[in-house]
Amino acid sequence: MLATGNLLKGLNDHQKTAVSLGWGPSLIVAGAGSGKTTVLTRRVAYLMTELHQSPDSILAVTFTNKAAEEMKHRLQKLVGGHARHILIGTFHSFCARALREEIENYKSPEGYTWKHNFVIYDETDKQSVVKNVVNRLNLDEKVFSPREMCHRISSLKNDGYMPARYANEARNYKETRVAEIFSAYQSDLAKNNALDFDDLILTLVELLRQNLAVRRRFRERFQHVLVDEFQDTNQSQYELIRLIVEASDEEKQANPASIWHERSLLVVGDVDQSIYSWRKADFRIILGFQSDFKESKIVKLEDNYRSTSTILEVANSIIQNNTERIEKVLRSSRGAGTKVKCFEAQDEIDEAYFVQEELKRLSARGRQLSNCVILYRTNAQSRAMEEVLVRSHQPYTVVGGTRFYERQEIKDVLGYLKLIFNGADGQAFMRVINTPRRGLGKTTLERLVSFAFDRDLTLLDAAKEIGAKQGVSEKSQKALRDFANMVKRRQAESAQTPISEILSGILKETGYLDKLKEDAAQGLDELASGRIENVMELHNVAKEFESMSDKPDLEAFLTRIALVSDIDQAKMDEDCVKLMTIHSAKGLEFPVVFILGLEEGLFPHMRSLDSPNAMEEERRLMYVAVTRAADLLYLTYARKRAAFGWATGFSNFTIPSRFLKEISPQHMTGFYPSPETPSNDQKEDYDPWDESTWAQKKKQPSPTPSAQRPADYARSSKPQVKPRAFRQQTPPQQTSSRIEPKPKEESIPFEKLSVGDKVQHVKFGIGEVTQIIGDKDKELYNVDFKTEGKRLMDPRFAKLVKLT
DNA sequence: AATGCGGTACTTTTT
DNA sequence: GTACCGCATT
Repeated sequence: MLATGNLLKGLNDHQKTAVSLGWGPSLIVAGAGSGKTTVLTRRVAYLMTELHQSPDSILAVTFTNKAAEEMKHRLQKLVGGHARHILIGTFHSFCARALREEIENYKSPEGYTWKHNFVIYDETDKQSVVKNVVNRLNLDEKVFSPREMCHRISSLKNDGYMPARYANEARNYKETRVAEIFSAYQSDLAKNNALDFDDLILTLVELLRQNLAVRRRFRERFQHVLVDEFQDTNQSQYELIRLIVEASDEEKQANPASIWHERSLLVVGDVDQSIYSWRKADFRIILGFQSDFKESKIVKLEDNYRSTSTILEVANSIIQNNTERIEKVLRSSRGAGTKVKCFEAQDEIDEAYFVQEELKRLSARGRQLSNCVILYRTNAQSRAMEEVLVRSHQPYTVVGGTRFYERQEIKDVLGYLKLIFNGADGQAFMRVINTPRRGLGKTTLERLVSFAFDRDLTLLDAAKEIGAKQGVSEKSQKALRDFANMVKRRQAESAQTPISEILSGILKETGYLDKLKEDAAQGLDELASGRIENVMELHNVAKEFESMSDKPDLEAFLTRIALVSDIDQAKMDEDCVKLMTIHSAKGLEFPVVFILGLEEGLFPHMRSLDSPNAMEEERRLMYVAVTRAADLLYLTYARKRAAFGWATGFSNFTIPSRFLKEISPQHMTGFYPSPETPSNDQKEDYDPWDESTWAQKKKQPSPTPSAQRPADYARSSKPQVKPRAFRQQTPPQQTSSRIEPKPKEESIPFEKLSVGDKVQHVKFGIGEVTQIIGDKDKELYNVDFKTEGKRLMDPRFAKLVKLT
């Protein structure tokens, strides 16, 4: 273990103060890159070594699994094996863990109870339950779409509402129905012995509220609570923290003076990095912290050790455009470094080729590719990038995205495990009862469901008891009974069988693997061989879990899988470039950062365009993205983007993101849109291949690109004017295309519109212009159509007729 | 009961 | 444009 000297070594005065705080509540306002994680980890070590607190009295909560891993890792280095006893995790994993032990002490106001072997329902499970409920209540799925209902229920829960409470507050027809759906949904979850993500937090909150004994136990155990990314806390999470940390009334009366004796709360956050308001995170919580905890101390960390001053100034110039923020200075401790490189691509493939070429160059210059990250706003954007990386044999890791555990075959196999773990899980039952086929059809299953519902049985028990009386054929009865018996048998032996063995047992006995092999052999399903690999991979994951975990049972395994989306951490360390959304990158740092898709409607996202608050959140997201970079920052956008045109027939031409225009030109190099000059003028002399043209307006002949874009890659069948794209093999001859006249369609004059104008569209009918995006000749109109909702229209292509 | 076709809805962001 | 869902067909 380290001595104090070492714990405070290399820290600045503010950081030292933060690490060596005494008892009581404290708030650390930590700007991006200010050494927040260092402070947090050293603080934990300080608590142990200097303040002599036991490691298991410490609870550290982070927002993402990655942040938790990082913290564990660093603490391991600081305090060695003792780190194992410190509870570090996300809110959700902490709550899941706690509920495994305590949930049987809980009874909801509605009278629902859960058992310790509850399962955690994901988005799909949730929606399917909601859908069932909506149908059962004879409500129209169109009016009460499962998607929207899930969202509403989630919002309510994050605000701390349970069905009974909401029922009292529902005012109009719709709210009343939502309350009914909410209530039935919650009842179904209880019947299935299942909780959703939001319940994990809320149930523990309610439990701590209603059960003083349990609350006392928690308070005695967790004397030191640390919360990272506090600006992203929502009401129910904050409530949870308060319940653990604040004295109960009885304690206040008993000994008011010693409430904070050998007890501490440390919250760390940065309002400028609040990017989860859609999950009901509320940065006003961090702003109100000092008034909620009157005795709290505050430490500000304003020295940035991560980024070059250029990158910092870029970040600052962007975030300055937000009105809802507290002025804060971030002092740079590094030199100016390199200017930010900006690139205009023809389309998303071109954009990807540019990135790939830069990676190659950086790698040739000795940059570790593991030090590079490619960030984007939406997961869908990874696809183009991946295609190009695969083609150039460039190893990469996608973090998050289409998750391994969401694949059909994985969900199937996990369905068996879940059913074995929790026989009440109706979702799991329905998923696996006929996979692989057992000759059971829709009618049989419908009868089974209603039989189970009437007799208040689990589907599994109903499968054993259902008979001819319910109109089920002899053959179906046998299939159901056999299935139920198999599950029961495996349940009985599950406690003393390793997960990997249960898994291979299922794969064999059910014939699931044989079915896949058969499909693969017959070539019926070209995905089948991949599926086999995935199933095998899951087996490996189970094996690994058995050797790593100190409690390798089904419970721990399934909990982990429900809460940790990344398949393994190991891939993070390999020397390959990483791809992730900006949200996932939060809290991480990389020497080299690429930010893709800086286009209006993509980033900032379309759905933020008509709300100032949402727009400010997008800007904070951009701020987070930029401040991930330590040395080099690349910003790219594409002139057109295929993914943009899915919903409509209109053109995919894009407008550069407003965030690019918020950056002072002096910090940028390459081609970028500037607020002053119309963007078209800048293009002609730009050659992305020549480094010297990173500076604007400098004419150079272009060398042959090394990126060999495969000939078969041509994607657009539409013969557009082909401007010299990054990925093209074509050397200088075609250079001129950049300055060729614009495509004809672009020059068709169109009628200028303003906000409030009524317009007519061939396909969508009458609508009203609610917003104008962009300027000069590059305008987009956000049009609200009565029937179709809001759409982003490009007047150059969409035929909009102004109505008077 | 299983398959295949056609229609619809879909893309924020994560635990 | 595609992926999924529901329906109708065999």
